[in-house]
Amino acid sequence: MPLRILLVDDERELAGAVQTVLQRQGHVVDHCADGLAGWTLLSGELARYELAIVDWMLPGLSGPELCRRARSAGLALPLLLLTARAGTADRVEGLDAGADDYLSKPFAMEELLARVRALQRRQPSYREPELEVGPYRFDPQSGQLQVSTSAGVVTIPLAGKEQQLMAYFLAHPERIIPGSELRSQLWDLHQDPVSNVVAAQVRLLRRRLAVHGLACLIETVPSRGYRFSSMVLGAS
Amino acid sequence: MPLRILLVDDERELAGAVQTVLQRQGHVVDHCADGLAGWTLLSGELARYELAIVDWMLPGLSGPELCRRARSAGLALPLLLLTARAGTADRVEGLDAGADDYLSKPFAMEELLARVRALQRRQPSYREPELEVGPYRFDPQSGQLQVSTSAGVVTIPLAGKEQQLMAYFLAHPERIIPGSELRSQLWDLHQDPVSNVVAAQVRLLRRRLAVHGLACLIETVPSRGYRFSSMVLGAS
DNA sequence: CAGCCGATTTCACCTGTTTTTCATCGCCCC
DNA sequence: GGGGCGATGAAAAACAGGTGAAATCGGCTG
Repeated sequence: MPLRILLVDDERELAGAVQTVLQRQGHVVDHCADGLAGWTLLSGELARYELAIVDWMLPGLSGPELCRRARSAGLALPLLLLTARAGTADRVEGLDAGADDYLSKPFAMEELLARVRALQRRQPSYREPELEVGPYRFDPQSGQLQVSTSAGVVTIPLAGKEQQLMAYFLAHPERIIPGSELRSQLWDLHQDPVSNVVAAQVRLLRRRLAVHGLACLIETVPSRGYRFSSMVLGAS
Repeated sequence: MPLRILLVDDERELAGAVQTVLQRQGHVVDHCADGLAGWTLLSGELARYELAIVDWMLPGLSGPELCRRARSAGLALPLLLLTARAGTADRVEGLDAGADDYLSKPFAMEELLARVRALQRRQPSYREPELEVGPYRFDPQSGQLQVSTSAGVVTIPLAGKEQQLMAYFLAHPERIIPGSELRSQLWDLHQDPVSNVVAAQVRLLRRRLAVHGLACLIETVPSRGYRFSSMVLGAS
């Protein structure tokens, strides 16, 4: 449900507002003001973006040009163009460049959100993720984790970041996930590089589960990362 | 995977942060604050740098000037310019001087890392190294060494420096590698010249392999260096 | 608008691991 | 036997990651 979004727009104020609104929806948003920088981020392996919102007019590399590059590089993510122009010709040019949708400024934030939702649903790659592993089932809708134990089903409500973290673990069961990957997928880039948010959040999630009588689903593999294993099932 | 990097920047604080972050990624980083000193290091044979990160404004020799010199000296390594300026004209000047990429301050550390990775991949000389020699296969991704023995495949997780060392040996099998070469490629210059880090680390690597039942892959050729030979295969 | 509350991040401290240093040892050669 | 090298084990230093408490943030309520 939450998306990893790249926002490329050089209008400070608007960009800030958009970023805030999207973050409030639970998305993780990186922002940059320059077309070339945007291209680097989009094509780099730093984060796998699931949506890009790109202004038409940009320093470095124009919006449509950025879309074209993305498409010719084989990136399949949804692209949403923002623009001050309203003409049909522009719209056509934008869509030709590979954009999936087109929003003319000024726009209501609600409309942006609606289009983001629409794009998310429309994408062929889109699938409501099946977040069910062994006895664990996470419903992103309600943000609740359900676990079947011998004593019945336990339902645990999770906080925002806990949800994202849990979802990520459930999407990659049994895999050793480096902390750096969690950080790049679940937190935005303007992070103090020496902070231990990831460790802290993992601890909170562990504690949350522990409080409800579940032990140690998430193990630490020293200097390698974390692993979510559905095998280990402790019940109180 | 790990790079030998030269960082030329006179802003103490920023440079320190950048160096730390890069080192944490496993790179070997030398830092100097002066353009001329940077040029000496880059053109000298003390170390073969695989990437240089250069500030625009420097005492001694400006960033673009340093790039120009490097290019006209035939150095092919990727050059990344850092600058406080954001204008397109500057960008053009930087790229004209021979830089491969351009990052305006302030930047997120993660973005720097992304660009470093991008440059690393983009270089024509870049090849995902095939670290497989005889029965030994090292995967830099997971940092694990896999060895096929008569008793099956043994998987050995290696610590940071052990990985770098192993990778170096696997990249130069059968060759006699002088200790001094290992030191200059795998350790930065601010080393106590009378330390025996190399010998110590070689010993740790040997021991790690021994613990897992493998004997003496790395032989010492007295007063010449070390040789990794895939021939010798001991199994417990 | 103040104060509260839960969520999140930061901080200082702690722990176990990795890396470096140090002192010493053994080997080969003269 | 002594000098040059590299090996060795122990100890020290540096480091990554875990932890609880405290600070911060943002929304919500009275």
